[in-house]
Amino acid sequence: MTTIRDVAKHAGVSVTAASYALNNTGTIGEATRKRVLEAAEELNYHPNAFARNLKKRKTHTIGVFISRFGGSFYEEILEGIHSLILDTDYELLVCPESRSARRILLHRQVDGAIVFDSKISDEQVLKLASRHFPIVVMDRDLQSDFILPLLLDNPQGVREAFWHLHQQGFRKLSFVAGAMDSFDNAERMATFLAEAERHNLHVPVYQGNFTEISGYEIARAILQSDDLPEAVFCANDQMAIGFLRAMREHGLQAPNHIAVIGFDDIPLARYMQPSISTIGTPRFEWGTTAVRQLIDFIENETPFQPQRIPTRFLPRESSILNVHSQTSTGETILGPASSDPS
Amino acid sequence: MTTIRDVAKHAGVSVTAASYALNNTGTIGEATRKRVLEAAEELNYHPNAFARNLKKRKTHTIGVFISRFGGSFYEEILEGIHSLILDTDYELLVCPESRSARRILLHRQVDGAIVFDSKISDEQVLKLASRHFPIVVMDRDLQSDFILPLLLDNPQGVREAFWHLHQQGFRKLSFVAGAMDSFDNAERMATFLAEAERHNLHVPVYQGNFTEISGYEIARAILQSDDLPEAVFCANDQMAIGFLRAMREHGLQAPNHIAVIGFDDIPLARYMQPSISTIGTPRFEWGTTAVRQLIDFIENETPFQPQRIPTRFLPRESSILNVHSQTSTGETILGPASSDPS
DNA sequence: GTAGAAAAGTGAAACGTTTCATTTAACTGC
DNA sequence: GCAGTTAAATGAAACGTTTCACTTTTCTAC
Repeated sequence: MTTIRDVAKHAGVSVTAASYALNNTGTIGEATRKRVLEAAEELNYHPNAFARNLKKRKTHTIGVFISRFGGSFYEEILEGIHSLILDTDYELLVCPESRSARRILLHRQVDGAIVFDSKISDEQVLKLASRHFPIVVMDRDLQSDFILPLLLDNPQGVREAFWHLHQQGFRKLSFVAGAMDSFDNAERMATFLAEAERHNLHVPVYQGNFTEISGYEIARAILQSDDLPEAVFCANDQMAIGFLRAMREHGLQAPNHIAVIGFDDIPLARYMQPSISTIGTPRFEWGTTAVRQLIDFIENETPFQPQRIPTRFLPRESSILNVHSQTSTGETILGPASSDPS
Repeated sequence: MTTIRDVAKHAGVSVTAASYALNNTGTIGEATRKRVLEAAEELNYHPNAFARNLKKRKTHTIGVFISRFGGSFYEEILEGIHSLILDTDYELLVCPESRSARRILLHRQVDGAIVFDSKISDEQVLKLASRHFPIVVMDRDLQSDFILPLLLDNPQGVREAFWHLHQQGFRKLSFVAGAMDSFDNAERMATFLAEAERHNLHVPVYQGNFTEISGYEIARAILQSDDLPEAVFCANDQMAIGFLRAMREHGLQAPNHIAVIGFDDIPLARYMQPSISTIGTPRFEWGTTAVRQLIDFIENETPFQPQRIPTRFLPRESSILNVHSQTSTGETILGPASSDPS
């Protein structure tokens, strides 16, 4: 590995001069600057990032911490994050759950973090965040000047969905819940149950974990009984897909036998047969917003602006009665889009 | 930030002793070791990764370089990579295309790399690879002791698909190509055209770029003419989806009007209506294989074992004539699975 | 020509570790 | 109680940068 020392020697100049020339800092003559750059080129020199970061105490890197790559969910968020990063001179580092996540976070190998991994504890995040290490959290609500919670507006979408069901006359409702430690699941469930409560409806809750298979198994259990719900709300699309699969295997169809609604609007949702009613989230923009605010904070100490990411109910075939001739991607709007019609 | 110096002082011991204690190296008494660890705990000490890496010249990190997150394609590969990394004490760093990719690669911020990003040039890879920096490439074929090409066995799947079409009597075929700089596209196209050649068929090629929209637009162009092909082979699923969308808009159906085959078996393919015939690849295992060999090389200098990742044709509704009553996920096998029946 | 200011260039310290070469302390067996 | 060994602990150098404080050179205006 060739070092800056080699470059300096080759250009017949001091190490300092070489450093200034390479970084365009300090004060250096045009002639020598050229000479140094040529030497660097010739020797195929690339600065050692560790030495540099060690000295500068800045990495110019944003770290994104997610739990896993699968599930079609993070994909668009990551794309949004990536697209905005491309416009900056920051680097991006994505780290799935593991020892490494902890390490990288703790070691401050990044200048700021975006956290979307429930395996990282609240205490961890709170302890880490500081003026010099701002953190955006997308899956929890924490109070701190150095932490920006960017959360989905779950209540909005859930209320629209509830209203959609209620307006069509569905009264026997069930809720299929996702992972218990999930903020989003909690909020979706709380909202749905609260709405039901307001209409004096009792809603049984089935505990799943956001996976397709958990939705499938819950459905199997439910379908055993002869007292079927009229509609189920699943806390995410994966479970809705599993639920529908079980229904199909039992010879039942949505929405005729049971109406089904999911959450997230993953790509599959609109292509399934029947297409799945769900709640859409602007994930791409979610990602860009996170990066924008984070970099703004790092560069200019612009205070964080907490905001909710809007959600929107998308009625599709799986929950619309007597409308079987739609296109599979149709977005027919039945009710008003406002949140709380009562 | 608390440094090892603070820890040493707090434990009343030399810096060296602290380092030995923390790393479980050197020779250190059990009592002092305990004392140091307690001090570290108490001061909430975390070693500075840059200083450490600078000294050790090892990062214990594997870098994965992909072009982007979207497209459902990398997802499973990344999951495979991640799952295996979890079993090791290596860290994982995923880097989408950008300046950063180049930088991180050049700066050797990782101990080994997995490259799946055509924006990184062959020369770059060749120049970088060395005994101390092995590289797995998944999207090109390069010869070097320090480079492991792990490529799809495109010919296998394409031949099966061609045979499937031919056996059903399709003779007017078209090929929708992906990005020109793609190894996989080149190989898929070459194989398909060679097979056609052997049967004295001329196959028009339409140049796309792997995106859904390019498939859509090519289809629109083709559908203008009144001389439609009987079947089209798209170099990936995204383009097949676009192609089918255009067909639907023209009131045409696959396979009745035009049979359509894709490549990759992305999750959507089986759920589309009609389900899309495609060529499946074990992406998860592809990822694990890459990591396994890479770490094996790094740790034990185990020579790379080049191998082809098998592919398999999956006949579905979009290319099977007169079989309309299948389940949308059915995997009916029509022909023998062997590659070259002639 | 010269004083003073500006520009160009340099030496050395510092960043926080690890590790080599040494020293010091603690055991052995006799 | 001592020579010889082994175990425990240490000081200092090194990793490759950046940057502060300083020196040397070049320019400017009179």
